[in-house]
Amino acid sequence: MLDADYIRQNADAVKANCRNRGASDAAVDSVVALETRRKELAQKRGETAAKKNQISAGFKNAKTDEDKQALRDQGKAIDAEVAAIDTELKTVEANRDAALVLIPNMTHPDAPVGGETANKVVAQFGEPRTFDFKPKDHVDLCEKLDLADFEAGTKVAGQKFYFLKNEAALLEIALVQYAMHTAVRAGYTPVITPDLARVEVLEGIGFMPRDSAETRQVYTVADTDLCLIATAEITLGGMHRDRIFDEAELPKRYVGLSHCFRTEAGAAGRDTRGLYRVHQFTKVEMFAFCTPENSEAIHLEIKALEEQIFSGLGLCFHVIDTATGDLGGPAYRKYDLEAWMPGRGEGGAYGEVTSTSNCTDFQARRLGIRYKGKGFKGTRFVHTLNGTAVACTRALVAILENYQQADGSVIVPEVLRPWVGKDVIKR
RNA sequence: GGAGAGGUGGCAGAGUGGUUGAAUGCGUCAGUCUCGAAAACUGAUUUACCCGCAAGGGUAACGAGGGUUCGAAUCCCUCCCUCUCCGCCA
Repeated sequence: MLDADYIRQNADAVKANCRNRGASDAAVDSVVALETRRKELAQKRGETAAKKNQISAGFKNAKTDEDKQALRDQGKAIDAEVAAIDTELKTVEANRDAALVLIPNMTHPDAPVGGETANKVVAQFGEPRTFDFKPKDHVDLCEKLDLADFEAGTKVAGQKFYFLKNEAALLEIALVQYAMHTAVRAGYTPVITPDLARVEVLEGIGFMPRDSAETRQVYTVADTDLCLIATAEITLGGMHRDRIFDEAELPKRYVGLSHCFRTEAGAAGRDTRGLYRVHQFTKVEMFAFCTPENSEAIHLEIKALEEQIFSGLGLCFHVIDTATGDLGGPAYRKYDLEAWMPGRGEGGAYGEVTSTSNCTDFQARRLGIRYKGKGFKGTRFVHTLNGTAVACTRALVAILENYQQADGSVIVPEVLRPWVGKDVIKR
């Protein structure tokens, strides 16, 4: 979330930003009003408590029972005042916070303004492969090569679940190994995170697990305050909740492996076939905590690593500088890698395979992640960044469709062969 | 899951109703000394919020939330977590 006092002082800029992002700016006025009121109440609360403390201190010098009783009465009288202030303060703070979470992060001045159509291609790697035969889509390939069982997935867990089989199962493990090792070589600390997290952690990262069941993007676990995570960004960011770093410890870079679970509410009918949009997948995620001065450089570093990983897989992809309307709440700037998928749409299309966001202090504020440094008093919020190293199912779609051969076989990308144990998948 | 113990500042560890936001030790930082370092000595060293340009002042926080009291780290209740032993398991 943004700082309430920042919103109070920059209401017009915040509203303009909301509009650019296609979000309602209605919450801005509420925050301004509630934050103003909160400050008044906080002041009154302090003054009243100080009076009360004076009365209590008087007990040391009170000699007679009458003196003591008088102090007792005065103290009791003030209690009512304090209670009234506290009640209103609680309500005001709760309402302010409820409004606050509706306001998205501010936006990098260079991010293209507009909706999805304003997304800007900023780099192209490789060229879409041309085929001298009609390429199959990955669902066909999976079926012919016995690489996935969607029916069994449906039988066991429902629609949009799947079993990976044979080389596809090995390919997933290979992708995890390859992505993990690449990030580790770049100085990222490898971790395996929980696949569940508390509601507060989800909210700190910017998810809304308390939304209605119809719009909620995450699965909640009945009778607990836990959710299945939609990305390791949640657990990696939550890992240092309420922590105060020393500036010298930063940046902290992690690469985490987890399963990801998404309800895909509202996505019914889109990409229903195959592995492209599923309820569960395995993902290797990069995450960094750093000082504000460093976040732009680390954002580019993560983007470069993603480019390295997908270039290494021999895939054709381009890089998108995501437009304001498509950023989501927490991102200040976001780059997506979209890989060429020959079986997508009519005659192939680019499909998102990774995404990296600079969330500035938007997540850190809610999660209480700060740092101390020599150049300033007190603490500052860190900046957090995240980026996909590899999302296995999407990568699998791109690999299968791009590496297919006229005879129906699929060549294994060279970097993955050590873990798959063969060069070609054929039956 | 059962039984017991416990949760205090960066760490260790006092404190069981009234200048205790918190002794003491360690650590860290600055200074003195030194050619330099070590040692020693001196000082500083939680966070959030409110008022203030600042200096400064005020309020809150001793796992979390509630209660008792004029006053709670200290008493009562609920919850959470950690440790030890037992059970169970991968």
